[in-house]
Amino acid sequence: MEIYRRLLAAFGHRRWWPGQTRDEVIIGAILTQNVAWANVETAIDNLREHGLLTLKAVHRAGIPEIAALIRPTRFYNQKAQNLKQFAGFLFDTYGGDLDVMFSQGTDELRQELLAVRGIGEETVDSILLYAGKKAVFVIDAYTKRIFARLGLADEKWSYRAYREFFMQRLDRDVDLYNDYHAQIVHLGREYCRKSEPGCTGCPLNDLCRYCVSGLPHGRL
DNA sequence: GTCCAGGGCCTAC
DNA sequence: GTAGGCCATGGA
Repeated sequence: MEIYRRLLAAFGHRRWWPGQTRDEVIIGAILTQNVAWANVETAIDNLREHGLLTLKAVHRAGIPEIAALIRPTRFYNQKAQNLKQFAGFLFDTYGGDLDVMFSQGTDELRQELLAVRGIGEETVDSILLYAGKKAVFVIDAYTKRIFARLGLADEKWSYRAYREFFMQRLDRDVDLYNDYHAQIVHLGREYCRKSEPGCTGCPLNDLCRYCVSGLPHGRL
């Protein structure tokens, strides 16, 4: 919590997810896999302009049409298929009704969604937390990198190990999980990139191995 | 030109 | 269970 408090004090509430509707959150969660968010925004704008920013519209549209609009997000052919896979699951299983889907038990729903092609651990947790308001902690590349550099975890840990690390130490609070992950992503983008970390001004600088140990921007 | 960004799937060992 | 290849854009 000390870490979270520092991030909150430095950055303020992040007000995530960047998206208005649950459909948009889910679509964004799939599109953002291994790509810069700026590219996702372009794709989201394209989908909106063509009336395809709802799961219903995605369900009706063809893969080539979707793929053409989401090209900036890399892997666009796979992602177009994945979007349709999710929409197909939603309509086949829950009649296209997210309220019904999210009324299922969190653990069961998580397993169901993981079985959908293209929905992995981070994506399912993002959907559950940010679209479904379920208390699950989202782990991403920034989370692993930052907490490894802080010396509190190891980048080799599995997704599940990281998830348990956080969930065993934090209250089961949806709002906390929501903003903590958002803070981590912001910190990662601004100060903790894979190479050339912008340590100057990082609110965790004095706690971070990467910053204090001389690798490579240490202050000795 | 090089590096990298809010993964996931499949296959091989 | 895990390491490695694949997918394949755009900005710094």
